[in-house]
Amino acid sequence: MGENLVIVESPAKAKTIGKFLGNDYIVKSSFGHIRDLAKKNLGIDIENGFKPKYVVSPDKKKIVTELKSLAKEASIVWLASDEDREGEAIAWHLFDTLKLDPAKTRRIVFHEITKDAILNAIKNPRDIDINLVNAQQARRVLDRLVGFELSPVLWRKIKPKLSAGRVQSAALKLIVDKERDILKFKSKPYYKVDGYFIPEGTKTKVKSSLDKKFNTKEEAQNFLEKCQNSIFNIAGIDTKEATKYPAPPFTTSSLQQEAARKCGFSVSQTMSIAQKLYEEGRITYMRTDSTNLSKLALGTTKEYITNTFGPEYSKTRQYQTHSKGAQEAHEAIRPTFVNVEEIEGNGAEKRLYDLIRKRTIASQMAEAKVEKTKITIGGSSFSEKFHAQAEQIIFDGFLKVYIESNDDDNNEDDETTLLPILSDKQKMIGSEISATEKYTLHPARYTEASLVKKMEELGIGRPSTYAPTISTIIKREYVTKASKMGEPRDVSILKLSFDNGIANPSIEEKTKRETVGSEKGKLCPEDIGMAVSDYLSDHFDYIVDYNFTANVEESFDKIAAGKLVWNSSISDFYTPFHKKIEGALEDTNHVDTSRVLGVDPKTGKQVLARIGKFGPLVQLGLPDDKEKQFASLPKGVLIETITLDDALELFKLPRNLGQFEDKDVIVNNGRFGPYVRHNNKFVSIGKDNDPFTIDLPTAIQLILDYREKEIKKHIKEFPEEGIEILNGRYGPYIKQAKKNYKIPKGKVAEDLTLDECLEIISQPKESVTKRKKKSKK
DNA sequence: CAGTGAGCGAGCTTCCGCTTGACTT
Repeated sequence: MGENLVIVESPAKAKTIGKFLGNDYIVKSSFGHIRDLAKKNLGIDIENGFKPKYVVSPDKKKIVTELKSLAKEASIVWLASDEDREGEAIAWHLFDTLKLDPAKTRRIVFHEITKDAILNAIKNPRDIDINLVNAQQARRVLDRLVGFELSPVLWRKIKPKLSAGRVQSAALKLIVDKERDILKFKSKPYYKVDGYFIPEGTKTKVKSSLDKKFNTKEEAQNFLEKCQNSIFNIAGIDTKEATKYPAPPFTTSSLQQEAARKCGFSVSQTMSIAQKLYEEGRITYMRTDSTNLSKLALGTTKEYITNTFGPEYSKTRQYQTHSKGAQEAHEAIRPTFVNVEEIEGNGAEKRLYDLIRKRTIASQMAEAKVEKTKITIGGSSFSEKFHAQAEQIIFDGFLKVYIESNDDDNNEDDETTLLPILSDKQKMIGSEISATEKYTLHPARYTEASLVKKMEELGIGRPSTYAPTISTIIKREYVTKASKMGEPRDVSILKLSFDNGIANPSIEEKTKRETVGSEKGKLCPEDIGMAVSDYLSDHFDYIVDYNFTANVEESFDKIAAGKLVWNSSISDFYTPFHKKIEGALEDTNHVDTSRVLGVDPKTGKQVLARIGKFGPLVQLGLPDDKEKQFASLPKGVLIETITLDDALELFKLPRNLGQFEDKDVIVNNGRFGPYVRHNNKFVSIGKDNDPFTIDLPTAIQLILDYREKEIKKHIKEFPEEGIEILNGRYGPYIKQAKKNYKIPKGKVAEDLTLDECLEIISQPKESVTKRKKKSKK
């Protein structure tokens, strides 16, 4: 048996390192942190210098006992967690929890998983850096204090089960602030002019756009009229050589962005695919903020490029990490074996691997050389200029492998065309000039990936938390991932055509219906998210401030350098913070989320929109009014954006459609969507019908369909015991007294006897409680 | 898988960062 015990954080890492180290070493993993603050009473003894109360996490008990017994037998225990704040703390927690003997314990670190790096680390052990550990304790305690004192304020002021925290509240604020910018934004029409010309002596049509945009149709018309009597010629040719550089290899954040743009993966999808690739030994670790590549990787990549494309395509580079607060404990994300072109696996895994591999290769390739040509076309009767651009690749370099994409999908002005060889002053023959009405677009909402990019820039959150943070704010219903329909607009197009270079005497005008400003899969705030963010901004502005993290990081750095005592630093923060919390709790009033929309002309009552117990609603009548009417807001409409007319429309429900079988047929909006009620039966009307327009015959048909389905639903029943066997969404099940029971595998629903049903019912419902417990953690 | 409403009880909810599983009701 091995005499040495090496403990790392990840099991996949343990496996690789185990191979390098051989039989004298047992390599085990701690699966990340093994202890955390107790959940009860904050887990912090505030009076006693913020002393943390640590408990072994329930899911880590097993691994801790295993490590304990292995450590007892080992002659040396090597703590090999990452070389950053969290990693140092993991080493210290292990040391403390496993009760290791200092004389037999070594702390080692390495940034890359190569044999050399690990052997070198073993030759150079050090002690646990307690200052760095204290910086982590400060980080942990601060986050707990902020989260567990701020959240209860929200429970009392807005709604139970809400949450606030240093990271999630800053992320939410980014989304809410963006929405406010959009609400403030006024879309303005303008006219963009495109000119198509044929250089004299050629047959190529050159597309160009005018350097001036017109605000009105008259101005655009005016310009086109000037073009009718104009001679066009080239007013300038500007040729420049430009260099394009490859992007650095992937970090977590940049991988999430590119995978979203190029493969359409969500942030969490990308991470779970990457996790799989990592476990299979295809790529290096996927949660990293570093763009660094190991010497080994640099060497093999260079060799690969030289052999595949030739030496002129190779250029070894090491990139600087620019992101705020980067800790660089790992390498960049790269393929473990760069010459493996394709891997086994499903389509998504193959695509992500390919992306990572090409990005890594490109990062080590020569820059591309391009020749950029800009031509300017002028007219004899106007001073504005048309511009066209072309780009010619002189040396492709890294472009052979990889082209980075960007977020601006509607940046038309940058488009380039192929240009024929031209000379200055050359005559250009008019072919078509058109002025198209466009609308200025509101700022773009965040996608998951662009939010991550912004968070990284601001230093908010870590590679391991980007995806979970987004899940949290979606789970709290602060934001949703939604697609926004654009607004339909009538767009005018003015067109001047030419016949053999001679302008038509008339300018043609057309109107086209277009949707302006539609967005897909964007993060949109909900009313509750806006209320929470506004409340926090009003009362705890410095916590949700984008610079809060950056500021506390500065303190953490000082603690790590031994220049600041961690608990006195926390105390400086806590004293004023806690005072504010107490102040906020003293005022027991709920946050007022209501907005008065106006007065209902029919009843003279006030109409307001607010957040109710079950979500946002509109209300006809003030709280004091005896008779009130409620309606919940439709999806995608905010309290801030709903109008009086929209609200009045909503109050038209419930509608009585008439009688069927001597009973009223009533249509209304329910918790689970619109429904028709008849004889105390509720029938969902589905997506194809609109509750505001549905008529009696359609409703009756829905009721009849429902009855037929009900009959099919009943497989068998034992009325004496009140037992029914029904056909449900997940197959047949047993129902008694409003409770449902699963039919065990291997039994046929139709053949069940009464005794068998009773037996199934008497058995404890294990699976349900088990599942609930698990999803809670 | 059930269900179509808007002031009661008691006790609970919640943070950020490390890591990887495990249910298909």
